[in-house]
Amino acid sequence: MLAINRSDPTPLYAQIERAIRAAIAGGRLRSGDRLPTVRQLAVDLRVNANTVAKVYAGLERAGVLTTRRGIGTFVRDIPTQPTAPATRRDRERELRPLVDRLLADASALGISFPEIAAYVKAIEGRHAKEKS
Amino acid sequence: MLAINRSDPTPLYAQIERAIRAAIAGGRLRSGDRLPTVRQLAVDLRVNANTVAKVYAGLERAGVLTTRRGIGTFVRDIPTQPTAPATRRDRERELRPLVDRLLADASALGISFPEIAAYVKAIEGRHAKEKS
Amino acid sequence: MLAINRSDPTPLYAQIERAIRAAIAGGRLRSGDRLPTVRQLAVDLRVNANTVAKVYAGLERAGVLTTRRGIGTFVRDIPTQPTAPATRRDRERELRPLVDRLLADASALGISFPEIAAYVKAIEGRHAKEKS
Amino acid sequence: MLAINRSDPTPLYAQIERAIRAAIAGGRLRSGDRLPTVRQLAVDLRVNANTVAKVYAGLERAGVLTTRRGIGTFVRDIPTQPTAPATRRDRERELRPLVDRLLADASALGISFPEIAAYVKAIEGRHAKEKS
DNA sequence: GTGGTCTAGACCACG
DNA sequence: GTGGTCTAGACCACA
Repeated sequence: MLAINRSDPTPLYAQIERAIRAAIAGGRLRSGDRLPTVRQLAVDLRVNANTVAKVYAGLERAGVLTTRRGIGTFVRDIPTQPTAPATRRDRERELRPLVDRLLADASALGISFPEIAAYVKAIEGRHAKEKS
Repeated sequence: MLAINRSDPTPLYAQIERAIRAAIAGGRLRSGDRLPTVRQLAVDLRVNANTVAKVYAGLERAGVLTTRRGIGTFVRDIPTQPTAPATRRDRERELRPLVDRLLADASALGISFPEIAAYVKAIEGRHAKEKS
Repeated sequence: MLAINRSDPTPLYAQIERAIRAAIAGGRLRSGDRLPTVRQLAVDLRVNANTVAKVYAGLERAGVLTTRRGIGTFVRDIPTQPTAPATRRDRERELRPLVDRLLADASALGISFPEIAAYVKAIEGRHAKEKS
Repeated sequence: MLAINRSDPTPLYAQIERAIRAAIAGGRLRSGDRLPTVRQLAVDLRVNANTVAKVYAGLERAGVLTTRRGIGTFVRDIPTQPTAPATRRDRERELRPLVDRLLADASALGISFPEIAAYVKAIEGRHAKEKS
């Protein structure tokens, strides 16, 4: 389910953390859901257990997960809203590397920018309709 | 012009590389354009010159840039597009997970979709303008 | 085991890279073999560890080596042979200028042909022996 | 005639010097032959004239060339014998990188070691016959 | 203990 | 003044 990419120079622990946050944000993990054990996830991802444990500990400190000893690790009941940066400028600063990654990866696949823009607009259309 | 984010766990060199690739894909850097000198970009980004040099060297090996000794570093004439899927449908199938990842990561940061769409459109404006 | 020559104007990293490629081609390093650690080879060659790391990284990108994080660096299972000319004749045509260059350069250093032949035979002996 | 390779990390001046020495050793340049002017060779090789001048100066200092002002640069009448290192060990140290280069380059072309050894032996055979 | 990243700073090759 | 190489040494991620 969670996927990591060993040829991405981003540290494994950061990839795993980002994947868990994204799964929660995307609704694939919901409040109260139980996460795999540290050892199980380590086996699944072919990663050292210490690495997974570090991620869980970090996310617990951040208030995203909660550990009930002897039972398991769970998504927090009231998943704290991600603290979106206040100013537009700050949000753009966070957003930029994510978009850069999209553009760089798409370009590596030979997909041109206009095609990306068109695709995003198509989604936007759907988005607007759903709201109405 | 290029921007990096020091609180992003992605290595600096990878962020810079990605930013340059994205700038080319997004039309902000075009074939034949000269890049900032190694030392100048290092100053701009408040990064060590070796880090920039590593990025330029890597992008040259990847065929994205070309460096003329004693002169400078330039965007290559034909930014190679190795494995472009043939049909529009195929390309869209490749593109989809990349956009999904962007949306998931942005959402995990608390950034909403309309803001992303707006950002992409801003790039598109620049792209179209510079083409003229 | 590997040797470099500090009075050769060829950059150290290029000499080391060449020596590793030659050791693989000559059968002194075989698929799956572990290379010395970055730091160990650096000590052996009296070279900075960064220089060795640069070589290993370059050879990994070239598909010659593979590194397992936290474990070590290994000769790749299938040393890719990208553009092997099909016929023996064609290969000999490609080989000829390389050998000519060797003979010319050696001669410029005052080293005679029989000595080169003897050296190649010495390698051949090792090659055959290790195959068993 | 002289060829340099811009993707070889060996400095241009060293490549040019080696090429001239090899041409003399191989008999393509003989005692008293006139070399191209600095500017001509610079144009031919698409290299800065300073670089060629540096090479000529170095070879003159080494006693390989001699410059007659206003006339040109010539291969010295009695081309000093290259000072072959005295001991077998030292000669092997000089020889090794040259053979490494052959093995590495041949391997990059997909040519295996036994084929190289066979080719060298074939030359050796011819060599011996000529002597007899 | 393994490889990877980054820095500061020196020196070289080239134009 | 441009990029390239090398060093010394710190700190990080991973097993």
